[in-house]
Amino acid sequence: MGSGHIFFDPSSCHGNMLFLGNGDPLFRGPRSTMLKMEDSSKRRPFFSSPEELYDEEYYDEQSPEKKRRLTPEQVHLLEKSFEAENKLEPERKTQLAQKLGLQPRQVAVWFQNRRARWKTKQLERDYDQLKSSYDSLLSDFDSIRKDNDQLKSEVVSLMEKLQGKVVGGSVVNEKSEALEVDALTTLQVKVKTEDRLSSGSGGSAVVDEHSPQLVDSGDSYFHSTIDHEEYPGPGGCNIPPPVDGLQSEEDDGSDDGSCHGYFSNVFVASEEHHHEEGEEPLGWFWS
DNA sequence: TTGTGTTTTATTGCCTCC
DNA sequence: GGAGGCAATAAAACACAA
Repeated sequence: MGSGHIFFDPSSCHGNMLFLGNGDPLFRGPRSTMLKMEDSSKRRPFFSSPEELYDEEYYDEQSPEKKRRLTPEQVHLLEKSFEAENKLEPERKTQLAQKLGLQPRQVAVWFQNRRARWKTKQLERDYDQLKSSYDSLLSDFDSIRKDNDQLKSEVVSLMEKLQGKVVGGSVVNEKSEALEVDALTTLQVKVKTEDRLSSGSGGSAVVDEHSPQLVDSGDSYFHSTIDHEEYPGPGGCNIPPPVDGLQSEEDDGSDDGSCHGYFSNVFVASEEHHHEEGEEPLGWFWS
C-alpha cells in the first residue's frame, strides 16, 4: 500500500504536469498518448486487475509518492467511514490518511467528491419520489373528478325534480318542502367536502394513503440541506420543505390547518394540466 | 482497435464561518 | 485571514459498443 505509478507536481496549474516516481516528466494528454518520453517498458496502468492491485512485488518496485487510483480496500474503508459520517473532522482525516497510507489531502478530496456524488444521487431520488407522488395524486384527482361529475348530475336531477314539484303546483306543504331543501343542502355539503379531498385535521386520505414517500425519511437531499425549522408543514405536519418550482402558493392563512394544504401545489399543477387539455380545473363545480 | 460515454481523482476559485 | 466546503472543471482511467 501507499505506492503507485505517477505523482503530480502540486505547484503546476491543474496538476497538468505529471512526473514519474524518479522525477521524470510525463506528458499528460489523451489516454493512449500518456507516455514517458523514453523507457515505457516499465510503465504500468494505475491498475489492471484486482489481482495486480494486491501484488506486493508490483507495489514494492514503485516509488511511494506515485499517484494512482485507490485500491478497492481503500475505497471500502473510505466508504465505511463516509457512511458513519459524511463530514471529515481534521482528526479523523489524519487517522484515515495514516490507516490508508494516503495524504490527508487525498482523503479530504475523496470525501468532497463522495459528497458531490451522494448529492447528485439524492437529487435523482428526490426527483423520482416527487414524480411518482405527483403521478399518483394526478390519478387520484382524475378518479375523484369522475365521482364529482356523477354527484353533480345527481344534484341537477334532484333540483329538476324539486322545481317540477313546485312549478307543477302540487300540494306541497311548508314542512315537506323544507325537508327536501335540507336534503339537497346536505348533499351539496357532502359533495363540496369530497371535492376538497379532506376535512378537519386528518389531512387528505389520498395524500396519507398514496404519498408515504413524501413523509420525511431523513435522507432526502432537500431535508438535509434545508433546515426543517424554516419549513414546517402546515398544521405542524412533519413534511418535507417546499421544492423549488413546485411550491407556488403562499400560506395565506386560508388553510384550515390540516396537512392537505401543503399539497395544493400538486393540485395547482393538476389544474394546469387539465387546463391544457381544455378541461375545467378543480373547484369548477361550485363556482 | 477505436470512438464515445462514464467514473474517478484532483485543482481552482469563490463563499462562509470562526 | 485561514480553514474548510462546494461548484465547476480538467483529464486519466475505465467500460463498452461498433
